[in-house]
Amino acid sequence: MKELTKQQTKVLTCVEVYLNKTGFPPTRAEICKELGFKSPNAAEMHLRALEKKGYISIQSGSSRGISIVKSQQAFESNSDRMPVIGLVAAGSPTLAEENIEKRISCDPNMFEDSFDYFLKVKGLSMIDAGIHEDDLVAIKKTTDVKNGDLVVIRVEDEVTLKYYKKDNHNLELIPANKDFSTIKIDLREQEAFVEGKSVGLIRTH
Amino acid sequence: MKELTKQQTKVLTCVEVYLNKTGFPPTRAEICKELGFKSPNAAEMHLRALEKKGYISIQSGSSRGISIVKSQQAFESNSDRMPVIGLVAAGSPTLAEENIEKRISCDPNMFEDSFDYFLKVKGLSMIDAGIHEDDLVAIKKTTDVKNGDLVVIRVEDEVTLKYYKKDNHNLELIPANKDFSTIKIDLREQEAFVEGKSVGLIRTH
DNA sequence: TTATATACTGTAAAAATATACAGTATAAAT
DNA sequence: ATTTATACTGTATATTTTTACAGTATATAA
Repeated sequence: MKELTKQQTKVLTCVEVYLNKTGFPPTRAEICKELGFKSPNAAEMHLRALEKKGYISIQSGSSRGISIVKSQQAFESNSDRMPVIGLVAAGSPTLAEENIEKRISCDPNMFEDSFDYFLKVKGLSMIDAGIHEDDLVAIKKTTDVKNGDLVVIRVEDEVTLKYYKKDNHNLELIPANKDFSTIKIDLREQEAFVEGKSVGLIRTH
Repeated sequence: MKELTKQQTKVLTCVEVYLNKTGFPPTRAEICKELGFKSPNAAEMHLRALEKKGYISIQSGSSRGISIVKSQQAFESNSDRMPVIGLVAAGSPTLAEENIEKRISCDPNMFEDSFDYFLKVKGLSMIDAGIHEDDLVAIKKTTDVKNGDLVVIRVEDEVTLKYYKKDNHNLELIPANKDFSTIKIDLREQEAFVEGKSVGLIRTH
């Protein structure tokens, strides 16, 4: 499958998100509005390119006649049984069948970003961020995190959920509870491995 | 859910099959062609009926603006498009198509109890319960609530989300924020209508 | 230096589409 | 006997939408 340009990727994602939200594909004008283009032809050209590369098919003459052939991510299956993983104390690999407590049927794209698993929160270190014990935090596996992101990070053998702040070789893992203190790590001395970041949360009342 | 007539069932199935085949919904004319009708108004009327009965939603003014809300058969097994409703200020009926901000594909049974819609939280009155602005609270339509339940309740024309506490004719609606005060109602003087209760919450980070 | 691909703006017209309105027909309910 | 709901036909129009055409700008490759 041919590579997509940055803008083509944006357009494809836009179509998929729209489809996911409304149940039918967007018009050229709607794509433009979403992505800030000022001419419907901008969308048209990208769609043509996407069709040529085999990512979508366009039914000529039909309004909204776009269908996804090969989605960027796994947008097509909109109900997977997503694993729930306990925030286990020490050293276990984050995702492993024996760590899966249960599975929940839901759309991997129910949040703005896709995710890979739920992490069951232990402890009260993020209580001021409205994250309670036993809440399920949706985690997207990635190492691409920014300062301020809520991340799942492994330091030595311990896995925690904290706010991320990195300045050069100084890493801070910041809790949202004044009774807990920030973990400060000098990356020249100690390793820290980002497992993923939170894209959402669910809680059962 | 209301029963469908024979023809309405045919039309709904037709829409689902078309969607399944092409990836986008049919036009009125296409439905007619498929089912042998000779007037687009035939399809139109059936679609209106399907919308009124809650099986589809129609985006007025949009071509092919049909989306399946509740599918006939197991086209989408355990994933319905659950409506998200804004906590509108005054007097609006809780569930009405014009109040639906969007829909989210998810399992209506993802929480321990089933639910009917998501309510988008406004304001900070429940912040100490870890419920933030713009969180989506899953609401089950019921009037069967107990003390301590988190309920959606309408008093006069105002709809709010509060903890429920009733003692004889004294009703208390308790916020989870010390800056807000408990609303006390003497049910002999003022009416209060329980719209439903929260069974869960989701939040996008 | 000249292509070539990407990435658009702006306009316009033809075609597709939703949707209102005026009817007809039939069976079941009151 | 009359209303009511279902189930359409047929026509017309305003709106939505696709899609072609004529340009502009920029970066990269030949």
